[in-house]
Formats: sequence, C-alpha cells, structure tokens
Amino acid sequence: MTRGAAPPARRARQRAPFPRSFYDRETELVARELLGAVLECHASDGVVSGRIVETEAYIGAHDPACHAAAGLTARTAPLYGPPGLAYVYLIYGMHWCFNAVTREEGHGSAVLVRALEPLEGIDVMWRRRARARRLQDLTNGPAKLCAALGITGAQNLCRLDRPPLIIRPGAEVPDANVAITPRIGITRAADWPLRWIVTDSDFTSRTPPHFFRRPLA
DNA sequence: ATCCGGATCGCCT
DNA sequence: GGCGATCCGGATG
Repeated sequence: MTRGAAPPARRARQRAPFPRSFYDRETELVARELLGAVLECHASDGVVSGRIVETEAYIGAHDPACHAAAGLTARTAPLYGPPGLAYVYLIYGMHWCFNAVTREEGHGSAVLVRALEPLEGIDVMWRRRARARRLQDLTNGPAKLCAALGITGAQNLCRLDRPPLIIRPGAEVPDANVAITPRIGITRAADWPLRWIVTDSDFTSRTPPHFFRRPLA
C-alpha cells in the first residue's frame, strides 16, 4: 500500500445544520426554504447526501391528504410531536418516505422530501439502487431517495441536526427557479398547491402534463 | 376478524 | 398508460 489514500473529495464548506426554530414555522415556508438545502444520512459505509429539489407540504389534521387527518395514533405521533424531527413511514408495504416535522407540537404537519440531486456517496447510492439506469433515477422520487440514502423506519423520530440525519442550508434557490404545483399521487385535496420544485433541475420527479405550474416569480 | 386503500416503483404492453 | 408487489393502519362488523 502506498502511503496516503486518495485525497478526500473536495466539497463546499458545510454550514451548521438548521436549528429547530427553522422547522417551527408555517409548513409551506419550510417546504419552500428546504429547496437547495442538503440532506445527508450517515451510515457505516459512509455519508450520503443530496441537494433537495422537490418538496411537498402536509399541513395538518385539516389536510385530508395528511396522515395527521387520522388523528393522534401510534403511526402519526411523530407528526404531532416537536418540529425538527424525522417522520419516516412505510408506503405500499415496501417503500420508505422521509418527512421533516414542522410547527409546534400538536399541529400534525410536515414536509415530504420528494427528490434530491445526488452530491456525496454516489457510489454507495448506485449500490443501494442497483436497478437504476441513469443518475437521476437514484433519487428522483420519495422512496428512491430513501433507498439511496439508506433511510428506513430506523430513522423515524431522529433529530435532523446531528447524525444519522442532518439537513444543512445550501445554495439558496431564487424565486425565479421555483414553481408550485399540486401534490403527486394523492386522491384527497388533489388540487391543493402544496408542491415546490426547482424548475431548472434535472432531478425532480415528473410533473403530470395537466398539472398547473405556478412560477414563484 | 376481516377488509380496504395507500404521500410508490418498476416492469409490462 | 396499466398493473402487481406486499404490508400496515384504520375502519367496520
């Protein structure tokens, strides 16, 4: 072995994780401001991270598409808990989805992270997402990004400011590069404009052609 | 005790 | 564009 492994990958200086107060605000605002932020997951095989390019707001018990509409149960307890924690749930018996809980305890709201642009640990992502053909397919859906980052129910209720899960500020995304659409894949409140996307990113999931798309600027 | 539908994905036509 | 996979939470009886 030669002395010294490959130099560490150059990366932008990391900013401090968002504090709890970032999440203790209107869910729509948090969904908007999470665009451009970096979500990272730490595991034994390394750190994997991506830049958030698509989010959805689930705004509480009065939102029929939000799990909190079922009331306070064992499953929805994380939603009703303090802001700044992870709510990770299983969908269709096989896929995990990741949310950041917002607003004060008892509100039942969260932001679903729906797509990332891969940053660190891309080799690990390819291993975890063996069927993906293109780079975009690693993380352009809520369950895909959980698989790529290694997020499972084991991270449910984890804080988002320390390992294994951290969300940090990234380069801000200007309003000119943001659009709002209805949420994907739901049947109730299907027309509520609560999905935020980075319009010039190649890493968002598909927007159905008939969806309206409101530019932010 | 049983039934139903779901914040998805990938493979099929 | 359609559909099956595969399991759980919540509703109903």
